[in-house]
Amino acid sequence: MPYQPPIGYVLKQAQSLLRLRMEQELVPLRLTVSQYSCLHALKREPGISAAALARSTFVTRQSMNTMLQLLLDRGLVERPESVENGRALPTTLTAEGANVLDAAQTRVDEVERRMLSGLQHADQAALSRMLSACVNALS
Amino acid sequence: MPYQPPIGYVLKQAQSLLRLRMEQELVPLRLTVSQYSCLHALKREPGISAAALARSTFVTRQSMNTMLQLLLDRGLVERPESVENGRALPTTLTAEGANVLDAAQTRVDEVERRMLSGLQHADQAALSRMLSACVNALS
DNA sequence: TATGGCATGTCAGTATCCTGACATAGTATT
DNA sequence: AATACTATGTCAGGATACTGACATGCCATA
Repeated sequence: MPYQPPIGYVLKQAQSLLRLRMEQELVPLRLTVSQYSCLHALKREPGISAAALARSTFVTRQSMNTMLQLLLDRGLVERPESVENGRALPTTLTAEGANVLDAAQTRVDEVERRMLSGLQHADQAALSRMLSACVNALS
Repeated sequence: MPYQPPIGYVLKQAQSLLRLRMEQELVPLRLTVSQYSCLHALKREPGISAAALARSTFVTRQSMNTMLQLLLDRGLVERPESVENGRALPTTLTAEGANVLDAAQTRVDEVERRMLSGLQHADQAALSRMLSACVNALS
């Protein structure tokens, strides 16, 4: 009877390995996984605030603002210095940011494809559904 | 047709939330999740080296040695200063370390039980199997 | 024997992310 | 209108993990 690792451990293992592979693929683009996640969220929701961006990417808003500063310096994102209504500063991708994201997306998709290569299509849907159920149960 | 988040994102979401809940449960024991993982691995493999411990818990051996120093200071683990054969220093749990781990294990098990509460028993096995398949595909 | 390769432990420096705190702007409540 | 509440952005400080480098001890191979 072999040792049966708890699901939490396998979950951690899978996520760590996925992150590592993504990190390796993104090195040539000088992008960390967190930065990629940030650009990805910005494409989905242009003009989102930094705080909302932080929630999307599972970091604090302080960390997000530090990250955004780096991306600003590289010219991948844009942000007004002030806004007439409200406090939130809407952030958007620049043209170059969109280009870098596209290149990153290609590589990330390939990693994900490889990760799922051992699963049938129906299994992939089931995996997604079960993970979502886990998230809901802990929310 | 709703937006379909990639599995990598759901995976990250689940793992982040699980870690957060574990962290919250372990606060009263003054234990981080990494420290819990370390004690857990030590119970499974008494006398394991710090480098092997690091691999088990997905950190570098440098980080593990820092962590072990904290656990040593709290008297939760033991480690000889030298050994006659080889270079690896075998680390073991102290009695108090085993006690703290037991208390932590109870809380962690409860979190995992909650996470899986929405899944049938067969689904839990399937989830574990599919996550392992992902790990294998990326290894 | 001796030489190279590999694993372990450790030191130093850096990067990243976190917690705590505060000011500001909008919203809800009384 | 006045007050409390929430959300956002920002500053400061600290905790944690990482990369790079080096010495030491085992093992395989020439």
